[in-house]
Amino acid sequence: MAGETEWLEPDELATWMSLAALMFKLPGVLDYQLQRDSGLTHFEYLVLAGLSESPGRSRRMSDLAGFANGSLSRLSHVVKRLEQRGFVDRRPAEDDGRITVATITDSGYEVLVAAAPGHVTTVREYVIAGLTPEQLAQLKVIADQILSRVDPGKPC
Amino acid sequence: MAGETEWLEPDELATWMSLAALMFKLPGVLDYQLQRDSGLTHFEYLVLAGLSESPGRSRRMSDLAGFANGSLSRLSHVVKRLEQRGFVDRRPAEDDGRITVATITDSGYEVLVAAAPGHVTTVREYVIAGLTPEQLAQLKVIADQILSRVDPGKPC
DNA sequence: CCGGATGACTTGAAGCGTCAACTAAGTGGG
DNA sequence: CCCACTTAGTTGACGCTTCAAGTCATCCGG
Repeated sequence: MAGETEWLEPDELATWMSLAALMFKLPGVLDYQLQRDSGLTHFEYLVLAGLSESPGRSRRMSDLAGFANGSLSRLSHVVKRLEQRGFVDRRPAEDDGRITVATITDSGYEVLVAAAPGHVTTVREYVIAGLTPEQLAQLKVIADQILSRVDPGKPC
Repeated sequence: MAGETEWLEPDELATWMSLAALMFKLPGVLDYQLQRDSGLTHFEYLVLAGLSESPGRSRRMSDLAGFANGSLSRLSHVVKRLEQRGFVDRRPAEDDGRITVATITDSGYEVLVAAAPGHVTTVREYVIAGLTPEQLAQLKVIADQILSRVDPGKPC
């Protein structure tokens, strides 16, 4: 961090403040709604959703972790809890014993299906509904551009 | 949640996925940099920054909590830790004993001043630098619009 | 075909955030 | 004045995430 620091211009700062506030508040309202109505965290929801849309309703752990934007360790803990609740099964892959394959159970699928409408409605209400189609397109481009710097590994 | 659910259109979904990924990743890289280089979390940084820019380098707790986008309870825990580290003082307000006023100490100020350049550089590198001035303006509008729905209490 | 390196997780401990309960200080109607 | 109510903040327990360490399987060079 040597050299001159380029401080943020007022408009840059304002944008950053707004984005930062958004980043702190949005997860909260999403988690709150899901937790209250379905007993799931947003991360758990993503995990179940990721499984449900995969072939065989199954997916290997690292893959799921990437999908849900979490660490492998975090996923491991979460999947263990989901397994204890009967929403997910876990077993080693046949061809490579290092790999663990998680599968959503019928009861997990039911929970997901019950949770989805409320979650989607919440996302629509808070995020989508307030934006014009043009802004929606702008937002995708912007988010992807920032993402590509934050996490160059995963192309969009 | 009765009635028909309006599912997300593909482009709506795509935007939401990008935004969601951003919301999960950005806090991580910010926290990581601050933690590594300065031993502060982003929330702690915001708390110190909020104090440093206030008159008398002081601010009451609820006010600070709003500024840093966190609950009062969270702030209370964090300020206790910062106090133990000698970065902040705490004492009841003279005119109203219910109110607690937090003040940043000299050593807290030093830590903040040392942390700021790295943090600002990180924000610039990940968020600002990848966007055109036009996108920057768009992003502020978009973030504020979403924010006003998420948290109607706090106007921007 | 053996042994070290790498890959894919899993685990346990430590720290942080949330929730609910609690304390203490002001306020206000009777 | 008082007692109930509200406001401001603190606290403790609990759950979740992270980090570092550990396990077990597979790969690969000799």
